[in-house]
Amino acid sequence: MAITIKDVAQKAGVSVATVSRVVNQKDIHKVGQKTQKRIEEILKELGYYPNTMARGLKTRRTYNVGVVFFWFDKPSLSDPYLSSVLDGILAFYGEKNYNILMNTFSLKTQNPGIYTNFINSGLVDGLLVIAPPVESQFFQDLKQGALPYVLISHQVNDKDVCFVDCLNTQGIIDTVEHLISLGHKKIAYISGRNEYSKNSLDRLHAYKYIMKKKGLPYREEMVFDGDFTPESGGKAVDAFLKLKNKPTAIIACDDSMAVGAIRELRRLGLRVPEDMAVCGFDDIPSDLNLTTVHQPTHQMGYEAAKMLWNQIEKKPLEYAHRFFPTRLVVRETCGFYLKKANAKDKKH
Amino acid sequence: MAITIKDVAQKAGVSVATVSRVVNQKDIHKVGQKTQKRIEEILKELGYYPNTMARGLKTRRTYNVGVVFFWFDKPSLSDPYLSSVLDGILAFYGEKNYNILMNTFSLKTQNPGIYTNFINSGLVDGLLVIAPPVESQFFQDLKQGALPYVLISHQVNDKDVCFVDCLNTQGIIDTVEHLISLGHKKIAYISGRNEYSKNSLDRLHAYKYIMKKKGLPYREEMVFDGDFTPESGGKAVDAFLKLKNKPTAIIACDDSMAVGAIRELRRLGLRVPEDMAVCGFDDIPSDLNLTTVHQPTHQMGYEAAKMLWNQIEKKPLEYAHRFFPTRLVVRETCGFYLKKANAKDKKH
DNA sequence: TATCGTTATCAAAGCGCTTATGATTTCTTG
DNA sequence: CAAGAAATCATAAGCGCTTTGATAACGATA
Repeated sequence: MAITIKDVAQKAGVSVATVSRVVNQKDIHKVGQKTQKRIEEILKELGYYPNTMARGLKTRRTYNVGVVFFWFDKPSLSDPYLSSVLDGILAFYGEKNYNILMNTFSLKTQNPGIYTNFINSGLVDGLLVIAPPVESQFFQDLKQGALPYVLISHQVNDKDVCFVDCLNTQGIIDTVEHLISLGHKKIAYISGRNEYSKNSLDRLHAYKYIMKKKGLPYREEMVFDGDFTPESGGKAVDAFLKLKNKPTAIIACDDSMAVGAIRELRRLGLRVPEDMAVCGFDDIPSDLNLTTVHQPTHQMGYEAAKMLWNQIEKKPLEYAHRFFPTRLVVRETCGFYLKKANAKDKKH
Repeated sequence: MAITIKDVAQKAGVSVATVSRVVNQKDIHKVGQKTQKRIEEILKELGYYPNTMARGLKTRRTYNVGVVFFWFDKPSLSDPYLSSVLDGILAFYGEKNYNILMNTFSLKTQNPGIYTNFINSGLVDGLLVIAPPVESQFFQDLKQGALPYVLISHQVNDKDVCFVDCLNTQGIIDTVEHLISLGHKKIAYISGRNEYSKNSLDRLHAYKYIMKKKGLPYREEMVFDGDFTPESGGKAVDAFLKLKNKPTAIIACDDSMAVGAIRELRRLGLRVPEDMAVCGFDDIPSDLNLTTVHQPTHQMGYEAAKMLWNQIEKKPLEYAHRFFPTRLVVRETCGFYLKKANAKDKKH
């Protein structure tokens, strides 16, 4: 059996109350100097560690935060986006000596009991949620419950609900403008799961908006509905290449689909960017030198964690919503450096 | 305040004992049919969820398992190896409705109090450990404590300590033999952090062993000590290219260094595999078409989780150690398909 | 010496839950 | 119908901890 506070008290010849005070350094002025010293020594000697369960039961604080990932299929941490966000979360709570409790749920095999239990069981002090904005028992329970939480990459029309997100719209606008500056006019778009992902929808709207604004009419057949998988990126390419009026550039709603598109193009013997420019979104690590939009995922995780922590510790909240800027990262698949090199050649 | 078992008992007009029985379906024969029905209804109506802390305090079971990552620097889940192992762990405990408690520690900033507390606080029922086999307070506490644990990718000379690992030796042997079959004789090797990583050391030994066995003498300058970063892979290339007797093929102890090597080679205007064959180890996702050794990381995580679970639930252990086979994945950077194509050309 | 404030310490309640034990009722059976 | 067996339920202890209110010791003051 593990050492309890009682054992320490007995050995020190004091009451458990006194031991508790020196362990937690709370009301410590109520403990005499010598007693304190003595207890501290015995603490080390016996190797005492407070029982989290007992303490949690009494204080209603666990120093655990839950991180829940929802996705269509069981989420995989091999997804660079998720793992980067998680890294940010870990970085923050590492500093604060909190524990991270992870859970992944699939929207397909909804078993509300499980995650609702997670909310209500008193296991965690708060929740970080990465999930598409679908209707579900989970979000209802979250809203009704007293547990603090912060949504990640998930905007919500509610002043009281905390979330962090990035400026999707700006990212797409930058990309389109960049492609236009390289001379492209026929720019196709591969969309994500619009029915589930607000991010995806925002990006699509941004694409339509900026195309129109730039005088490049939006054409139905220039948009392909993908599902965030490389395979769907490949299918998009097949569809685009069948068109009479083929695009000269493709923007994908995320990097996975961009990667899939490039693979398919190469498989068909086409060169990227010479025959087709391709841009992505997310800036996941890859060796394809993808031109893409960077999101500060690590920072988003970190800041979300911080917002949650502020709630848990009842610090004043500076803001309930936080938007992070995106940044267009120009690499090779858009053709920028190709064009530059050509220009140089002509000079000579 | 949340609904407690007392509230339910009161509403149902029974004692808390009876409610507890139907909640846990334990000693359920001691509860009458109608009473059971009634309580179940009230349970739903009130939305009762047992308090994990109270239950844990009483039963000494938390249905949490801890996953601790130790590394030189703070571990990052963006590391495909770690995230894949973690995926396997999540997959297993998802089925069992356990929670995963994550913690990452740096060997640099050792603060034993933190993780020792993690072992002793009663927060978790067991521990999955991914850490280099260095001497530390952590492992001592682990051995002395009563908490079940399983090591991942970390062999130990102790019948009683559970671990999973892969057959590193075979992986390297396969790679070297493959390169030899492609006509290579001068095969260089980029090593990992041998002082910390048993895996790295095993692989190095395997390299020396098979080179000698195949009649290709081991030469000191053909081994470069890297540190698992792409940068060190690049440095290795620089060193190898300075040699009078340059290698024609490079094996890296892990994929990160292999990737770094390839980048450096290309930066220097050399072609892979035409001018230099490169092979890696781990099979992380990449678009470089790396020839590498696949480890069943997901499965390793899954099986480690299972072994721990068996211990926690006091099921009979089938085995304390588990080794997983590796598999050489031949792609393009070794030059196999190049050679094949050449052979075809000659036929015509 | 009686009184009072200060300081150091303790006793005990109670957080929500499980479970051993005992009590009460109902059912069997000779 | 009496008595033992079985079914059903309640009582209460206690897991390890925090925290309030009480107590004791000790000078200092009047």
